[in-house]
Amino acid sequence: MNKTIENPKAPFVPNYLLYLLAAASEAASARFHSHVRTRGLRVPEWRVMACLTDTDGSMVTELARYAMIEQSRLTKIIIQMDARGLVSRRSDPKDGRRVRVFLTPQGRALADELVADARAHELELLTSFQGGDGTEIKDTLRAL
Amino acid sequence: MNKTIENPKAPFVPNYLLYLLAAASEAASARFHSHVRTRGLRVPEWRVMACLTDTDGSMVTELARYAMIEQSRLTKIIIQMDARGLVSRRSDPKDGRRVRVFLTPQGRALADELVADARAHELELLTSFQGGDGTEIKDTLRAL
DNA sequence: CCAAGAAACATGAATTTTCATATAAATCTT
DNA sequence: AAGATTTATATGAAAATTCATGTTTCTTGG
Repeated sequence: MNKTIENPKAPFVPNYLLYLLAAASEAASARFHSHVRTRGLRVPEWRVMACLTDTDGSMVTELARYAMIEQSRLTKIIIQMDARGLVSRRSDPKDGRRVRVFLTPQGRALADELVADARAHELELLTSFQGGDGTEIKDTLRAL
Repeated sequence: MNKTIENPKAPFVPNYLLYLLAAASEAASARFHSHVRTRGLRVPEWRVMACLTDTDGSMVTELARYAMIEQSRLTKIIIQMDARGLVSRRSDPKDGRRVRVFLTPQGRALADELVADARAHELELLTSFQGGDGTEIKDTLRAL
C-alpha cells in the first residue's frame, strides 16, 4: 500500500484561496518589511506612517480602519510613536473626544522616504513577476 | 478621465500592492476566521489543524514553514493544543531531536469539519465574486 | 435644558508573540 | 572516536496584542 502511488486526495492547504492570499501577502511583503525594520520601525508603525502620508490629521478610529489595526492597539502604537517624535496627537477643537494624529517633520521625512522605497519595491515586484503595471492583479484584489 | 489632473495627490495606500494583498487577505478571511473562533479555535490553531490534515505527523519545523508560523511560537501553540487533546506530540524514533505532530481522533474530527466548511466558504467566495473556479486568481497568487 | 445614550479614546489584566538563547541529539572532521 | 558543528526544539523574559470595560465628550428626544 504505497501511499504515494495510492494517494487519491490532493492536499488542501496549497490550493486553498485564503492560504494563497495570506502566503502571497507574506511572500510579497517579506523583503520590504525587513527593510522597514532596518529603518527602526515595526510593520504596524510603518502602516500608520504610510496611512498618514495620505490622510495626515485623521482621527484614531479612521486611522485604525485605514491601517487595518484594532483601535486600542492603534492607540498604544500611536502613543509610542508620539514618544519617539514620529507623530503628534492633538485633540480636535471641534470635538473633544477625537484625537487627531499628525506626522511630525521627522516622521514625515521618514515616511516619505519609506513610501518612495515602497513604490520602488512595488515596481520591482510588478515588473519582475508580471511585466505589467499590476492593474489586473490590483483590480482582482480590490474585487475581494 | 485623467486622475492626475483631477486629483494631483493620488493616495498611496489604496493603490499599493502590498496593502491590497493584505486587505484582500483580511477581507476574504474575516468571515471564516470568525467561524473558526466560534468553534473554539484561534486562527493560528486552525492553520495548524488544516496543515495537519495534509501532512499529519510532520515535524515542528516543517509544520512551521507550512503554516507560516515562527518555530518557537508554533512550539507553544502545539503544546497548548496537545493539552487540549487536539494533537499529540511524539518524538521521532529515527531522530531524537525531532518532534512529530499528529492529530488526535478528536482533533481530526474537528479539522475535517472545518476543512469542509472552508471549502464551502471558498466556493461561495469564488462564485459570488468571480463566477469562475478561481484558477486564474490562484495562479496569479502563486506567481507571487 | 436634562437625562439617556452613543461615540471616541484610553486603560488594565490576561494572554500571545518575539527574540535571543538554552538544551539536546545528530552529523561531520580529522 | 572525541570534539566541533549543525539541526531541532524548548524556554524565559520582555514586549506586543486582545478583550472587556472605563472615562470623557458629544448628541438627541422629551
